[in-house]
Amino acid sequence: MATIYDVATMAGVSPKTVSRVMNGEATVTARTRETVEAAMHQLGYVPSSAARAMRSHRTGLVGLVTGAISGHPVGGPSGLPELQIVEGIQRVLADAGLTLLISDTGGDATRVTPLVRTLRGHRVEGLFYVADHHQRVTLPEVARAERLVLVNAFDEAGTRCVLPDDIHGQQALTEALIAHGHRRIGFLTLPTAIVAHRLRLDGYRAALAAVGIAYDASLVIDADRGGAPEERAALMAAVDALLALDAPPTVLCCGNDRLAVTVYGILRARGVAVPGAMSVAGYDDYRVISETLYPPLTTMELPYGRMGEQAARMMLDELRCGAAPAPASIVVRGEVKWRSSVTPGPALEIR
Amino acid sequence: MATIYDVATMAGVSPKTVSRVMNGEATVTARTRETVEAAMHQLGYVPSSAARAMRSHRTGLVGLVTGAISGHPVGGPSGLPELQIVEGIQRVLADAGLTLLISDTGGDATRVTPLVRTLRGHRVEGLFYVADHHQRVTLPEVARAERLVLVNAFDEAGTRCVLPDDIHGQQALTEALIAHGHRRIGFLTLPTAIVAHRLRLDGYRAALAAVGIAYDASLVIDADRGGAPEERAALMAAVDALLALDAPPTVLCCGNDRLAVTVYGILRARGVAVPGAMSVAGYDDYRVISETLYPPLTTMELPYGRMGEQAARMMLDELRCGAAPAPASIVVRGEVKWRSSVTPGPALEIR
DNA sequence: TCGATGGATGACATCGATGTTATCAGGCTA
DNA sequence: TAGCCTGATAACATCGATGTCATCCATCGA
Repeated sequence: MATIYDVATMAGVSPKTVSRVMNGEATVTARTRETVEAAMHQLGYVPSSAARAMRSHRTGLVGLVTGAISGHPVGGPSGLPELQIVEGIQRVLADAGLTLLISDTGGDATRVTPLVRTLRGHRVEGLFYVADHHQRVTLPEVARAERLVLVNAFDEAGTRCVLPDDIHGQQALTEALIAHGHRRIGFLTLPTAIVAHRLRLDGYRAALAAVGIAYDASLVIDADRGGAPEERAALMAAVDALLALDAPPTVLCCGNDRLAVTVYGILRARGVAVPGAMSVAGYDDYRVISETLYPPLTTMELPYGRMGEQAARMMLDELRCGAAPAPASIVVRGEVKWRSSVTPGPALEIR
Repeated sequence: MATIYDVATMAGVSPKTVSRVMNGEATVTARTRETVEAAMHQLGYVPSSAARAMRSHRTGLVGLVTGAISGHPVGGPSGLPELQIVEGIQRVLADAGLTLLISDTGGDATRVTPLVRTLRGHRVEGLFYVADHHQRVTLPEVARAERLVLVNAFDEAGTRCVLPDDIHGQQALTEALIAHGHRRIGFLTLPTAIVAHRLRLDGYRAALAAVGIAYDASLVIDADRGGAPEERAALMAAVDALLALDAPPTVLCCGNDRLAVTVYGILRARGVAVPGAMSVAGYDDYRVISETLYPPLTTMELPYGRMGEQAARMMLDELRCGAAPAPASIVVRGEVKWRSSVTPGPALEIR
């Protein structure tokens, strides 16, 4: 790989002059500039960012660590929608001229420390930790030494973070269902151990309370066992239980879009038309699912792309201002994605 | 950030001795070693890989570029299963002590050149290009200067590459269906412009020919319009056409798992039970779909994880041997994933 | 007792880009 | 024409880690 000295020799100038050309300094003759640029082009010269970093102490690198830390597997094949967070981050950083160094723990929490050490070795100017679902994490000591932004995760230390607004999400979705005439709203929740479980349940209850509908615990079932065969059995039992109620629900809210896929199949195997006899709603707006299902799925967007962008902007602010900023957390709201898996409920039909 | 000089000062030795401790050189007293290690620990010292790279000319970085180059959008939300390629690569490289610098073009081919320049600036020791589907690409000049491995892509120049074995895949899947008694096998293909279209069709025909079943063009329809609303219409028309045949198929092979999701819905909306009245098979083994559908989907695995691993090993071989190796391409085979969306066909039922 | 041997450590140069300071040529004024 | 200024360029030091060579001291054999 050619160096600045090679370029200087070929152009018949000093290395410093080549440097001046690269950095667009004014005091270079047009003639000299052309000669140098020709040499650079001919040699295919690209300046070494390692050498630059040594002098300037700026690497233009930002680290990102993903994967389970808590060892809290939410279940099987995630399909990696959280990658949209990474894309959002990368989009914003690239515009700012920064390069992202991505490390994946592969679900092994013990790998976090060595990965962060490697990133520090490359002198990253900041560090993101991206979780695959909304969760509490405890990062190892090494990570604390960095400008750190958590995405989809938070910690006890109050590290700056970007989170989805789970309460608002479920509330807005439930309100939309109510607005379409549904009164009996089944809720197949996420596992109770998940942070989002409680938040979403709060949102669900808030939406009911706002219009004076009493909360009915028999409509709410935790049936997500993470895609395993036993999950299917639990889910089938849950759906059957809801169908067997004296006053069965007119719509099923699923904790995520993946659940909705299976629910479509189970309902139809029971002879229940979707959405004719039972409406279905999801959560996540995991588009491969929500747009592909037939009929397309009404769902709540989990705004991963925008969360990533927000996190990147937070990081850029930190890098620019220099001083360590105050702890802060941002919650990002998604939109209800209304599609044809929900038909008007009985309250509207009666009118 | 602490430097080797800070450590040396604190430990009361020369920087060179600190270096010796780090690199595990023998000629250091146990006492000295302990003193130095204590200082390193206390200062939270991590050696600068930039400084190391300057002397050694080895950065331990490998670049990876993903995203569309050909500008050949296969359609809408991909769900990014090709990320498993990246994971496979990272897994192998991490074991070899290399770090992956990932750049995403975001689907904009013009961004490839600046991204590659950035990667070269970081003096990556090799470069991967990962495509989101099996395709031919033409990489810009800059990329040629690198040790390059294409994954899920190939070019005219005969650059080393790793590809899925599409012929074998469709053939093996079709043979499995035949072995289960199916004779009339509907085939909803990928778009004809896709490389895999022709290969898979060859595999399908080969499987039929091997057992003497005549190829019936009315069973083969290209209906994938990439998830757009008009696609659903095209797909419904295709399914209806197949159902209306004098001798309708007993199983539908879908060009990918996403198509199968919609096909499940369409069939059931037509009152056709899956798999009771019509079996369905997919392609990709996109597990979020194939394991989540009810019933779970029989499909052909697209071995992205292993393709990534193979590509990484190919790269490691290149890096180790030093000299530029001969062009080569590797095809990787997947396995038939047999699940309950396919029931025995009429030929077996008759027995 | 002295030189030889070798083990432990340090001094110095080096990698490539760049900040700082020096140099040099040309043009202007007095 | 001497003196000075200015614009263009070069020389040199520097960032942090490490290869090369030098140095120092302890120990051993003659």
